[in-house]
Amino acid sequence: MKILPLIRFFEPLLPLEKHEIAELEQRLIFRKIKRKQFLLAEGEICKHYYFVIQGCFKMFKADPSGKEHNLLFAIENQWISDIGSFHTENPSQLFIEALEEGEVIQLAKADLIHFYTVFPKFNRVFRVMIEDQFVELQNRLLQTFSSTAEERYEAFLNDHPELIQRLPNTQIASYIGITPEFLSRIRHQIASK
Amino acid sequence: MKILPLIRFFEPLLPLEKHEIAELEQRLIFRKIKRKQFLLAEGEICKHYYFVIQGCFKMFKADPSGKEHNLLFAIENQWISDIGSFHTENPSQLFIEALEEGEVIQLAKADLIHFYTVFPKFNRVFRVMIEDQFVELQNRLLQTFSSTAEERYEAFLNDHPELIQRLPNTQIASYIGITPEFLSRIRHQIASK
DNA sequence: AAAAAGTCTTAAACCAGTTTAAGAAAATGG
DNA sequence: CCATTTTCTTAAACTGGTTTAAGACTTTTT
Repeated sequence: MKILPLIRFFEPLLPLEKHEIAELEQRLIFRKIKRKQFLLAEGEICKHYYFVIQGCFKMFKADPSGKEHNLLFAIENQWISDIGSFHTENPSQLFIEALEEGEVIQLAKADLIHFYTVFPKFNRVFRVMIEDQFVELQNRLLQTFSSTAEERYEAFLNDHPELIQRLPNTQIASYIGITPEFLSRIRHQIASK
Repeated sequence: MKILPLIRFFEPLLPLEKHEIAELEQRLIFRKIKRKQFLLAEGEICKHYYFVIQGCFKMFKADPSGKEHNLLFAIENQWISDIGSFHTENPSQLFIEALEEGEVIQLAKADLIHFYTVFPKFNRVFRVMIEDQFVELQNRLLQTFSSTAEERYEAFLNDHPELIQRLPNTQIASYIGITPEFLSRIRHQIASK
């Protein structure tokens, strides 16, 4: 019953009955993912939501000069997807890549729509997920306008303590919008206080 | 029948029948708004979506030092609201202020939920609105990470031609995340090419 | 176990954007 | 229509963050 973590994720918002769980189990797909494997690449239409059973993933954009800019990390019991591409069915500008070996549950759009109609409560769960990510994005944009890199780094440490042992600093630097060299300087400054 | 612009807005996604229009008309509230009047202030819970009939509005955050950072503009036939605060019912960190004299239609949360249940198609319209704004926010964040101020200014001119005659440059500078002085220098540089 | 790839740090030179200040022009309010 | 507020610009000094380069260390791959 590998679906258990997902049932537990839904539980607080949406307790599921046995036949609903059976239906979920039937339609979802499990995938083992290797380090550096991509779940989505630029130019593709994002056709799935991914729920992380095990592992750590990043979603990023590669700019014309090849630099990567991280938008989102996802670890166990979190969802990751290019929501824009998924819903509009336009080609994505983003990549989703595994930073560690892991396992995900894949939910295709047709199945999500099926669940929307059969279990209307699903609508709410996914709307709340979009709203939460929306608020997070908005706060990050405001933060990049109004805070220094040091403040953004300390906010990251505060907001994502579970990620700091797990991610290399290069990935954190890319997430807060600075170079790894400058992050190194910031860490030195903080340490010598 | 002052509600006409709103009917026209819904038309392509959601053609409404007479009794539905009558119901809308009954529940919506019209408000005349003066220049510099606030529709939302920091600390308040955002209780409405606003549809602009006439005028120009900005949503911004005031940082601790008092500087303003613009997140969104809305003109005729566009919606404006702090989506995060509206849905979570947490106090907003944002202000919504009129840049010109104007008029809006106010839609309260209770009425939105009423419309969701009575006309289920409303769900989709508002979900698409959130998704569109989500994508726009994501692109802006990526742009601030990967582009220069000059590129961001030129993207703004390109993406919002209807706003450039209407907004003072100070407001545009705040939207793209730079000082008015630096925008002035950029404009000089562009002109002398 | 060796080779290869990725990570972290330091430091100097550099640059994009800010700050401060100040004056002229334009728009708004009473 | 006069007074006030807002807007726009220029310019010099400054600063937060980048770039380039290089060396030591760690992790991953074979």
